[in-house]
Amino acid sequence: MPELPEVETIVRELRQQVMGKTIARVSVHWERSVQGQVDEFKRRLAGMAISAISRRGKFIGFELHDGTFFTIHLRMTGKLVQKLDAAGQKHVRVEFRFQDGSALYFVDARKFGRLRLWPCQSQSCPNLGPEPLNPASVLSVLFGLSTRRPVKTVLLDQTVLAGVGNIYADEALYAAGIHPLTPAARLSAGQRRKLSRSVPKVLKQAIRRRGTTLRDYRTLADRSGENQEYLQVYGRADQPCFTCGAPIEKIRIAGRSSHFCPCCQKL
DNA sequence: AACAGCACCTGTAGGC
DNA sequence: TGCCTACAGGTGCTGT
Repeated sequence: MPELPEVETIVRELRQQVMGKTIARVSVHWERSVQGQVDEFKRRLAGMAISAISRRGKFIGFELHDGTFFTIHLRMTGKLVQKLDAAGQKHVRVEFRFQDGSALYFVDARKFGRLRLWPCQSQSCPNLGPEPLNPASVLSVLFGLSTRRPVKTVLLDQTVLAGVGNIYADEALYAAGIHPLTPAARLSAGQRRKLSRSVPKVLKQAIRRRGTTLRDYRTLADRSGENQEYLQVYGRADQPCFTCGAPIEKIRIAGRSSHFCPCCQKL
């Protein structure tokens, strides 16, 4: 479900809502949602105040007062909510109770999401590429690419850039006029420059609109995003391209649905 | 190295 | 209503 803009939106709300609160107790209702030892996870968090909340790629990071650091990755259907409705009730996997009586629930229908304790923040989330919000850093990554893998697959590779997912990969490629199957090594210098600008642009616009809600995604405040109103290609198979009117095509690349305009994004 | 395929899970939508 | 299939915003593993 959530890609970088959705996670960033959630992190901003978490900072307002749970920063500084002290975790009284953690209950784990689905053990596999926690990677590693569940008992240790619960023990290390209990009694600790949350001192910082961060984002790295699609990971949400929580730093506790004693330096303990843990992350939440929402994967496809993970959500953080402060109140449980009937649907939420059914899928609560982990429950944080705070000393002030409030709560934070990790709700996850498909059970793909993961919570994980790390030795410290600097040793967390290894193998992630740079953040894709700055054109200069994206440009240096793109100029370093010599693989023949399709550029769409490369954008989804979290070790290349951290946080780009299926929606924004398609949107950024459309904005740059690049066919998703183009081998990364064959991108021209001009294409690399265009893509280095479109990736951050598409992500930042989506952050401003609090993310894209297609089905499940809701912010912590249980609002939907607004970016779905502005998608150019994702989810628009067979509909006319807003630029040239040609029907948007949908193909499968590395197992993921991929949308593009056959006229504006030639191979 | 790179890729396909599948595993992990559940819910929903569409065809019949 | 029910049954079946396909599909879903992510990642990680295995085998070729």
